[in-house]
Amino acid sequence: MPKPAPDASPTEDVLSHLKRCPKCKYYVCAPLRSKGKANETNEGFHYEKCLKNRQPVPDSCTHFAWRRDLGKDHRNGVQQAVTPKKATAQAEKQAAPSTRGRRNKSKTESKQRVLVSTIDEDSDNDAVVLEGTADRSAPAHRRQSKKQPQKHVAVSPVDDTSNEEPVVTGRKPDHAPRKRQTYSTLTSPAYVRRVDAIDTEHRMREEQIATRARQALAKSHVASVIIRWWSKEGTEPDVLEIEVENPSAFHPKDSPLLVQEYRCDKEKFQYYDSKKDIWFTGSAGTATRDLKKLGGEILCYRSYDVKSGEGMPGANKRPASDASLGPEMPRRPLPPFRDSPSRHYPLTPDSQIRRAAFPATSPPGSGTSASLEESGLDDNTPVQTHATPRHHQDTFTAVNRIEPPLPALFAPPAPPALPAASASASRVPPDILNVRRGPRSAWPFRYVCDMAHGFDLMREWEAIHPGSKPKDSFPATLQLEFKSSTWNDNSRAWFAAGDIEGEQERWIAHGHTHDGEWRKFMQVWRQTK
DNA sequence: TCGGGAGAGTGCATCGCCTT
DNA sequence: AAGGCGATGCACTCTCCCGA
Repeated sequence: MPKPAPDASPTEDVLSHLKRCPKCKYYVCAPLRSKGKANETNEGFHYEKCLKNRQPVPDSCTHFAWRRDLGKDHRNGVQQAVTPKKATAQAEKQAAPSTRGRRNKSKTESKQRVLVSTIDEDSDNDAVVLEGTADRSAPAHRRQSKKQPQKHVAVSPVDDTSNEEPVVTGRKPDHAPRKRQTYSTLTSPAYVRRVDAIDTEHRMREEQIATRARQALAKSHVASVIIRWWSKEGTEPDVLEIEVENPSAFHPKDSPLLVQEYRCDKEKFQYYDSKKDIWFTGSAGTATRDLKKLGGEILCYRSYDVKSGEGMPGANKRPASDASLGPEMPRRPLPPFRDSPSRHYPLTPDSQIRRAAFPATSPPGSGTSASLEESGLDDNTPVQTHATPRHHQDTFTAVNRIEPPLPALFAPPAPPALPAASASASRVPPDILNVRRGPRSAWPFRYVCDMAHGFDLMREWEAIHPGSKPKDSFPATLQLEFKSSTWNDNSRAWFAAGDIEGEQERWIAHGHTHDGEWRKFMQVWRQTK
């Protein structure tokens, strides 16, 4: 058995029991039995293909070789391997002959039933399959299993030189005809964990590729934008035409010309939102704007100390001073944990959202969150006072919040490896462990902003632990005991608020103030039982 | 061999008691 | 009175047994 290369990936590691490909030094599949479709004289003989044979991918390996050394397959001559399932059943019968079936059998056992290699002689398809474990207890898998084929880790050898059997890797339904399984191997829990890890690694790699592709696509759209900038009081604006590489996430500090002329990377400025007829104050740290949503309008900017000028829109408005924001609206530093889009947790159909007495705030204009110059709203209307990372992020990475994302879509960019649960606990930022607790218990926390922090930590944790549930991520991230009913009450309220764009951010913006207490949030958003 | 029935596991929602 | 939390019920899925 060839040993994997020193730099072998986990995928190669798990394939290390296979023979090396003489052509590309990767691995060849387990011997497949020819049904003699292309040449009847080959029926019963075995052949092998390189696992990198993924035609029509250009760099795939075309290695194909007959395994004459294995001789012709006389059906009864091939070792009839005991399948893992059968072996498990036999072991159970031996261990507990009085029990019938799997009455008290744990699901962990069924997880260990991993079909390593299957040759399907009853259908037209031969398949070499490394079937990852399917945790049938997980609802996501349950729902998925009937709608789409189970995702497989490996390897669909297709050979264009022989035109032998086509290959499929789809999972057979439970009641499909029994397959004769050969080359099968009883698998250990360590093997199962390895296959799980490979599956996760594969999925994350695919997601990274997709993310890079989306980013490259977004960056490839260079747009020409006209900007009017009032740099001196009472004068005409400078009119500039600049090239914007990523119109989905435009910020003046990204333009060298604007930086040179107006120092917008260091100094505050203001920009005009034509829809709201409001001048927003911006800086290098404020959010980008999606020029696509602005419909190609001429952008109006002004230096921070300029309040009027020729042709300036909304010139009758007076800017609000920072002092007017007051202590109730702290500009606290932005926590880094909410970089990823929020997960949407749909409620059950009969769940009725108890709406707030006041209307929910509209999302900040064009992805901005700078301070308002003048809201023009009544006193009951909350004011968006600080930027959230959700709005800071490049818009090409934003996701429609109504669309339920896949659990692993928001994994960190390049996780070095799958961290163990204990290791994850050590990753918990200490600040979440030291937040003000609620008046009656450790969780929920006292303030909405801390609760939001916790929810996002859990989401991050679940992203790198696919298939995990709140009962797993809750103690892992918050280091608190998970109480299902408490979690249910509070999380439902939080996610119900998430259905209203900007509502969560509005509560978070209250910070550690009286208005930002979770108790008050729950009074508004507690879901009816 | 196939399909229905039943047991078991899991998650979610709700009720109601207990604590603060 | 408000809120936390245990107990319970329900829905769903999977697996196995057993009879046709």
